[in-house]
Amino acid sequence: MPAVYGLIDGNSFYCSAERAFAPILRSKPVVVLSNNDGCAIARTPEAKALGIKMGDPWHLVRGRRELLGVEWLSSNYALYGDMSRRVYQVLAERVPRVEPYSIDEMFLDLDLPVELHAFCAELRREVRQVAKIPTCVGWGPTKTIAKLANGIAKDHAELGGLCDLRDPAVRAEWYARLPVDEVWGIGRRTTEKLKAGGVETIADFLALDARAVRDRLTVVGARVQAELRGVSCLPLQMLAATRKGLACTRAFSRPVTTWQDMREAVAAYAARAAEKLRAERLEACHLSVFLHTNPHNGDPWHSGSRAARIEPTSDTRALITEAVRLLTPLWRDGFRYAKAGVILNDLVPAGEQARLFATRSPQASARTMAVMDAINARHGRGTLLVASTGLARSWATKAQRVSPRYTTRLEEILRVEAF
DNA sequence: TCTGGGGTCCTAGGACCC
DNA sequence: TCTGGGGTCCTAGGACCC
Repeated sequence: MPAVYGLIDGNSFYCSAERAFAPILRSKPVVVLSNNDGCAIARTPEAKALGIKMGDPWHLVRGRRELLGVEWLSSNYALYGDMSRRVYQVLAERVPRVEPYSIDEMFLDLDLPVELHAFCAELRREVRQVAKIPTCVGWGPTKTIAKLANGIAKDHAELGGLCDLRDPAVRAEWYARLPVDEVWGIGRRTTEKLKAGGVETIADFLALDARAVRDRLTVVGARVQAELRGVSCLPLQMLAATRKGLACTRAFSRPVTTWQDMREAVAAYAARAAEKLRAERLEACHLSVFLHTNPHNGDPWHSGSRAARIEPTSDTRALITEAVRLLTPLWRDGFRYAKAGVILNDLVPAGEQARLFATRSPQASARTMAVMDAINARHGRGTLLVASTGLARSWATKAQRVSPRYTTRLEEILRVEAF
């Protein structure tokens, strides 16, 4: 276990990634919207200052007069993924152990024989210069403390983007000031429980008896408390764990009211999920589907889900067949469906499962899928489709303002600037 | 018109087994 | 006397995260 954990994260990451390629955005408030251009999921400080909250439904707030000058963009995950890898590369060259935690956050082993304040300041400069992403860095004896320190650095501009919480006395001061819900792992529900017990600050939470915390908040709460005390419970995980499941779920751009549209949508989600599966050389042994109407607008509510164990596969046709089979009994005429999805679980490495009773030839399937993936990789996703996914796609999600595909040129651009 | 998508971990309870 | 006990697998649901 490292004696010092660091957490570096990109400020307003999606917005910063957009700004890296569109200098005109640098002087304006910017928001990036979720799929379907639904709600705000990233905001620059200027946009936050105008009162735009995380998760604000954009169609409800965009009309406000003070927001007319706000630039909004549909999300472009391919771009953000590339920017994230670039940040990782910069860090990995300077820090021996880096754990990517999310698209915009990486844990660092900062157990290094250097003066950490100067070292982290230099890390920020280099990430900013090479990857064009502004960041903050926090560090301390555990991951939970590093995460807290990072949040403090973000909220207190006077700290210059850096916060060191190694010193217990310094920690104690912040603990007494900060509400308990600032802690990583303490969410809305737990905060409610704690408040009911008179706990307001992190210091209050730390003062609780460890056994009582374990009883009321399970091992999860107990671990958070130990971490805040400086007892490390969460190791640095350099190797990305093999994923447990994978999903493709979407809200429709308009209500789906016909079985044909629903079947095509779910077939398309199954096809997308199959692509993800093959890209990671995995097969799924369990598939579930769900659908539901809109919970927000007063439409009559109906929801359903169904799951089944399947023969391990990543074949688009097999997964579509199974998804549609499970979907069929869930469908009810007369409802306005808002969302559906396909979820794959029990993922195993491709080809490793014994197929004593296999009903189709894995080799033939793999060949067909490889051809399909190669054509789609070369000519763009969706060039070659399975017919049941529908060609009209009237239910497809909305993304009105996606930034251009900078990423195909990204490596060149960055290489030039790195020199 | 219009309110995201994709993950992880933990716990409880039922079925089944010896 | 004692009206089991413990293991595994599965599923659903809760809570949290970005």
